[in-house]
Amino acid sequence: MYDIENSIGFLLAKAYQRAWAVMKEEIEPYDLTPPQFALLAFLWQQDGLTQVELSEKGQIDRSTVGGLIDRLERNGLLERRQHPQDRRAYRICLTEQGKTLEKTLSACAERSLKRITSGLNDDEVKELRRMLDILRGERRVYELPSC
Amino acid sequence: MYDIENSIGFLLAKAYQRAWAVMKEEIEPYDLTPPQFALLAFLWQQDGLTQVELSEKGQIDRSTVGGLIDRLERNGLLERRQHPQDRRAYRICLTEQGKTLEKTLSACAERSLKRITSGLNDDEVKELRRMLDILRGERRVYELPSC
DNA sequence: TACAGATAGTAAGTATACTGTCAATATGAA
DNA sequence: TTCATATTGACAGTATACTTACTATCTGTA
Repeated sequence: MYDIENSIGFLLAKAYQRAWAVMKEEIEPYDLTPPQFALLAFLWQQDGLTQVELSEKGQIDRSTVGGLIDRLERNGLLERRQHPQDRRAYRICLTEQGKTLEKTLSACAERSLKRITSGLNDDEVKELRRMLDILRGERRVYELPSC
Repeated sequence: MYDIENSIGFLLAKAYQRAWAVMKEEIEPYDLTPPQFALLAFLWQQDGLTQVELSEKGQIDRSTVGGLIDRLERNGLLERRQHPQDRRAYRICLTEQGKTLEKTLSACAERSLKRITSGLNDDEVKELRRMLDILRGERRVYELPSC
């Protein structure tokens, strides 16, 4: 009999859903969802990326990124600007409001992490992070020093 | 600077997405998705549950379960039968085809697990399972011996 | 230069997953 | 028995996340 309750896939789905829900609750006041937060977080690291670059960095489908950006733009946190070299592409740039929220939202993420991992100690969280990164699998390397 | 790349939430999302994609690939020939497989797996354990019972066992929203059942019914793997005691409810019952597929699909799930966890040894997988179950958090107890 | 093929973004379609609302039906207390 | 309340499933709406197909544009090559 297949033990669905203890299968890695099922447990991953449920752990992910819980993490999503907890994070959602923390950032709810700002009218954001966890994937929208993640996209902002990539822009805090490097502003002005194109949609494809965001898609690759975040391992999110191109068309999904388009929708996320639509909603974040509607929310006034970022804007599509013309790309100076490529008329097909946009540069996705944070607005002042999008930049300002970094501190507040990072704090939400910290609280969220604490709530989700309250049943694990620091070493376990570290180990979990390591194992999830392995599960995540092969990522293309984007910023390879030209080889 | 918030490190989204190494946040548990982000890694959970990516590990989950990978597990989903790999499992999808394995069961693709049977026109199933991972959540549909999970629902079948609960029915292999106990046939004839109602939608609410499936929703609770699988920690899936009631309306999501409805859609999953729609698609599995359309696919001929289960059927809604009248509930003998409750005219509001259905008993969700596997068809012969739904029962027959248990062996084949369980094998797909095994292959999928091996592919996903190929970077981890058996002890690590066990530890991962334990930690994900903790992350998953408090579950209501459904089959409590009446207290 | 011209053109074949690649790339950026959009759009439509499908499948989760949630929220809220509703009608039909059950249930328990007065 | 009656009536307030709860439960079951459906439906509509929103947000991911993917696929395929399409347009516009760019790029490398002949």
